[in-house]
Amino acid sequence: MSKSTKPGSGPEKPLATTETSGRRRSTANPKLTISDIARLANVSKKTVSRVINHSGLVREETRDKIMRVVDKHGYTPDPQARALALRRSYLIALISNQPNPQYIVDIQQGILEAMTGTSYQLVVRPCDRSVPTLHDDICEIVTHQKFFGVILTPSISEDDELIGRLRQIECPYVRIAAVSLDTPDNMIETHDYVGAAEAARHIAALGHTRIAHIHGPDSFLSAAERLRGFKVGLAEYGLRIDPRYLLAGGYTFDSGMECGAQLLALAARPTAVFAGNDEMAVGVYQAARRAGLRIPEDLSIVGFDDSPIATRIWPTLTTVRLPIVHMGRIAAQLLISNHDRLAMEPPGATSVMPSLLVRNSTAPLIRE
Amino acid sequence: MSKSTKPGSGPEKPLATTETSGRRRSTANPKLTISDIARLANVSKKTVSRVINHSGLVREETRDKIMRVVDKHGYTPDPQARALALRRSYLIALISNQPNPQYIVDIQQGILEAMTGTSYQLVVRPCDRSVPTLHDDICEIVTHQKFFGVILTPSISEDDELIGRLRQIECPYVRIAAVSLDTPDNMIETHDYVGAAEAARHIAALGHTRIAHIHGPDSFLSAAERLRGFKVGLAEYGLRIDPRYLLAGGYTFDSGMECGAQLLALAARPTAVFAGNDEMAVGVYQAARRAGLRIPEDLSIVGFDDSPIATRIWPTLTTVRLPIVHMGRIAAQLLISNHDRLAMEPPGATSVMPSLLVRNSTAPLIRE
DNA sequence: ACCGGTTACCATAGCGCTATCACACGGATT
DNA sequence: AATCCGTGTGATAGCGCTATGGTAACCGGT
Repeated sequence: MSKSTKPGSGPEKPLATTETSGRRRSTANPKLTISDIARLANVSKKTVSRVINHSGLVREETRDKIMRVVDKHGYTPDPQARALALRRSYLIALISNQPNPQYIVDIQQGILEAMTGTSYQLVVRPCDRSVPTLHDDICEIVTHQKFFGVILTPSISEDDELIGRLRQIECPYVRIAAVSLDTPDNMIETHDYVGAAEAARHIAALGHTRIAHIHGPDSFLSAAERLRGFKVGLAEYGLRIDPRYLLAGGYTFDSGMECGAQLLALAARPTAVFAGNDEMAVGVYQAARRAGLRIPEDLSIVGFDDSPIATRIWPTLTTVRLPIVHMGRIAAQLLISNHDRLAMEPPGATSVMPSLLVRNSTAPLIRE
Repeated sequence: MSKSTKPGSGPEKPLATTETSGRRRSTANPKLTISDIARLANVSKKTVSRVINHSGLVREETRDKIMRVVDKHGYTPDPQARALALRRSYLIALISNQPNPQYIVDIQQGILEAMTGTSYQLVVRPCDRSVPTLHDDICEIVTHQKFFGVILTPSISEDDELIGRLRQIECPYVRIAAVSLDTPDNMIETHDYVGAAEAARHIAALGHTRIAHIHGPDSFLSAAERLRGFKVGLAEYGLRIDPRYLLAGGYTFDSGMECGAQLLALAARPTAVFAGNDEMAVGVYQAARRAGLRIPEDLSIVGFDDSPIATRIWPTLTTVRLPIVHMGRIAAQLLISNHDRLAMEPPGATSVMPSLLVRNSTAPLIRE
């Protein structure tokens, strides 16, 4: 082990490192504390505390006097000291098992947008639902780090057992999911079925009748919701999915490719495919290419997510977009405003709507 | 101890919310503090502190006795209390202006892997270099949140002025960049030029001579490094880039498409293009399609990054991969071990090598 | 005058940890 | 012996904030 290099002098010379060798930050601009502000404003610390926490019970005159001192010195309370006293940190955790990198980046961006100007910080905690101790691990870290709250994305957001545990430890949370599973205060509802229905109408309106759907895995509620919406949309045109045209994928490129190949090998192959997400849709592109079919002339394809690839690939993919950045923003607003009503305006709505983006992968059915 | 929940009678009834309405976490498993451990082990708090911080100066016998109590109750020190006393939090910030979502997700994953089992938390801080107050903002948050350290990715990692400021406020940092710009302890070097040289050799070995390169923006050091490496690789085959074949892109799909179109419109069009990243490479795909050229028969293309799209698109893209997850992991190890030598093994190496992945977008030159 | 009831504020005790300093103790040096 | 170490340990004072409980000042109503 790397022993301390210079010979000891003071009492208590650490053998290893930490005890006294802790680097000390040079306090260039000597950070003011609440006591300094109190002294400068001729009031007690508690009164300053009341003012910066908007607790009321302070005369306007006193408040103004304190605020002037606070603003003058640009004072902001120390997050750690506050966390210690409140037994609650200003960290918001994003707990997520989303496989889509763009989703992650967008949701983080949205959360951060809502946080700008606050002293909240965003901590990321990806997770793996196959870990048996996951619930315990999450609860452990939430209580130990005293997270202010957590934001959950699909599919971990759909885990009611985990939610039960979070309630038990009184951890505020916001879940993002395709349907409402909770009180509005705890939910962002994405209404995936609306987007899927829109996709169905678009395909049906183009004249297709042999329409296939590759849905996602059961572990994602969105898979079932997109299927449901798709059926609803088709029904409006008096159509339904032939059971042979309904396949289960895994939200992955490979599964899309396999299901696509399977569909295109059918004697009466479908002329349009709605894939549960863009990854699978692009898999179908690949299957179509191998089968020598042109998109959209021979096969129309619709995806879901509006991943970056949707506009990179040719033909560009008709798909459904969710306002993910916005979802992140309102999730954070919900979390913060719900607990700390004076600190932030609550978001207007807790449900968002997907929208269909028609591009070049869909075309009217050509009667043969 | 916590006052029992008797009905509000105390003086000081809050007008608004916060003062007394703060939800109190039910201490299901009454968290032990260092004092409890000290009492149970019949030693002072300080001695317990010494043991859990590996500060030495404790007899082995005493240490074992304390560790037995600690393990028995699963005690872990409170992060906020420790942060307050140490004037340093256990938060590591990822400061990044990377446009590639996969990069972000991977680097986060790597950092988190290194952090598992520690009490460090990862805080994300995307940034925008066009914000004029960026340096001040970063310094402000680093000092105010007392970040343990920061990890910087390209291109913000290449900002020497920012680094100077970080040194000034004594904020530990690790930079990830294409070339060494700092001491090894502060750098992860990605040697982009090695990957680019490899790409050049691959293209040259296929017999191409009319070889183009679309490089990235000057604000990314990787752009210059990839160009440099590419030239070096070509030189080994006695080749060089015709100035007309050297274009400046912006690391975006659109810029790749435009530069691609420009190249393919030349009388003597290039037969191979090395794009500075995959996004631009896919843009060149688009340009080739519009020009009616087949890949790889008429045009070979090589990218850089190995983005998800590289394997989704057809033909799959020959590209250069960087071990981004691994980079994140060693960045975190470097940061933690450098400051806290007993807590983590330092990473073996602080430089990583890119590798060429030959796929289907490159083929031997067909003599016409 | 008195009086409970409110409002505005203060003094101070924590929150859970680390750092400072003191002290006791054995062994080596005067 | 007397003195000096260096080593192991404990009491205690912070770190910067919030919460508790109290005390003045002020209120209208007797």
